This record gives sequence, C-alpha cells and structure tokens, in this order.
Amino acid sequence: MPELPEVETIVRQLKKKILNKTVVKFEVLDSKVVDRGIEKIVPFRIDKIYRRAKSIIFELNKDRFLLVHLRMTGHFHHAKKGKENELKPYEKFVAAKFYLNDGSLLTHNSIRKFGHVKLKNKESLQKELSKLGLEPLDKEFTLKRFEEILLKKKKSNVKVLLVDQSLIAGIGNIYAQEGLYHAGIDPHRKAGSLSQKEIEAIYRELIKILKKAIEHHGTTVENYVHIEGSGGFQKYLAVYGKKTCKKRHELRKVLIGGRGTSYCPRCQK
DNA sequence: TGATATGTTATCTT
DNA sequence: CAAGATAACATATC
Repeated sequence: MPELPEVETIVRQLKKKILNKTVVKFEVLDSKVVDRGIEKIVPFRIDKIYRRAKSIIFELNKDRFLLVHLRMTGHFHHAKKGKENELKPYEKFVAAKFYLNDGSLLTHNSIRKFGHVKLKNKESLQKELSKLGLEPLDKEFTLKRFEEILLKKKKSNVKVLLVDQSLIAGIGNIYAQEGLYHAGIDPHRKAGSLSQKEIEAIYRELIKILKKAIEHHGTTVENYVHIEGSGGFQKYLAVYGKKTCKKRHELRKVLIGGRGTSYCPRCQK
C-alpha cells in the first residue's frame, strides 16, 4: 500500500513525465473518486508536483491545486503519444484521464475507490494539510520532537502512534512494523515504557528504513505499482508478510490498532 | 464461500 | 467528555 516511500517514488516519476505540461482535456470516469469540477477548468498547467504525508499535490496555474490520495489501491499510469495500448492492462478501474499537450495520456486508477482527486484552492488545501503531523524525513523531525510525541501519549501503544497521521505523517502498517523489528521493540509496548535508548533506536531505524525504501522505489505488495512498474523493497522486508525473521525465529501475528502486525517475540522486547 | 488486506474517517465504547 | 477502540468503505485474492 502506498506509504511515504511509495508516494515519494510516484511523485518523482510524475515530475519526470508531466511537470510543466498542460492538461488540454480531462475526463472524469468515476465522480465518486474524482471531482467533476476539474473538467471545467481545462486547460490547466501543472506547475509543481510534491508530496505531503501520503498525499500527492499538483500545483496548477491560477491558485488551484489537485489533492490526490491513493489510499490503498490508487495508481497512476502514463503512456506517450501513440502508445496508449500500454495502458490496456489497467483500463478496468480508470477514474480519470489527463490528456496532455504533448499527446501523452496519464490515467488515474482506483481499484477500491477509496482514494480521491480533489480540486482545491490555497486556503482549502492548507486546511486539509494542517491536520497532518511532522514529515519523518524533514529536518524538523528531530529526536527531541519524537520524544515529545511519545511523552504526550504515554499510555498509547507505540505502533499505533507511529501510524497516527496527525503525529507523524506518512508511515503506514508496513514501515511501522519494519521499523519496530529493526529497533528490537515489541509492538505491544506502551510509549511511556520506552527507555531513552529504545526511543533513539526506533527513531534511527525508522528514518533509515524509509530512506532505504525510497532508494528501492518502495515496496510492492498486493496492489501498489508505481508508474514504471513495481518497487523493489519487498526483498528487504523483515517481518511484513513473513513467517520467520532473519534469524529463523517464528514470527507471531497479532492485531494492534485493528491492523495485522507481525513481529518476532524473540528479537523484539 | 467467506476471511483477509489496507488508510482514513465516522461512529461507538469506555 | 475525551480518548481509545472499532466499523465502514470496495474489491481482489486465496
């Protein structure tokens, strides 16, 4: 599922393919997912593309923005002029089509229709983004800030805190589990029970794993594919979707925060 | 056939 | 009353 590294990968590829181009025609095929209003503002130019948490933001000319959230099963696909048949394998759940001025076509697909493409102005965009917590790869996300977040929620489960978008933005079920494994922390632990050393380990391992995942273009499990195909990080997963850890200990799978959570009872205390 | 997967939000519970 | 827990959303896959 697209979490921070996957969304970052998609943003980088979108930049290469459609930045500074103009959308000359826009088709909404599923108005549950995509704002119909976008059809009415064509043509519009895509001036900037960036990521905030798991959202993709297209900055258009004239104080307009597209806010895209893929949720679990959203994709983008792109085909150059005359190569539209390359999009055939993905045509089943197309929610929107972006026709660009160079003749290429960008499609947005949403299998489970959980995601959205919304038209926003600066004010309403700010309002939505202000709900989000710190970016874990930002300078502002210091060890001190991380400690403060944990201290404020002493009674909460550490894994639940890591995936809470209002505290730290961009981490989902996969990277929270992976980070805790590498830090050697049992996901059941309460934030208030963590020692200084353990907090440091989680902080360090989380950042490390997010950066490494970006280098490998994210993790492809189930539905995530980036524009140019699949990610490569699944090779490096330690616990997500696994039966044993790298020391061949049997993993345990439990529900924490309503989500499946795999961990190694021997390596994680 | 039905249980399971997921991110976010709405709604229920403690 | 607020924080915490769970259900809901839609669909494919096993």
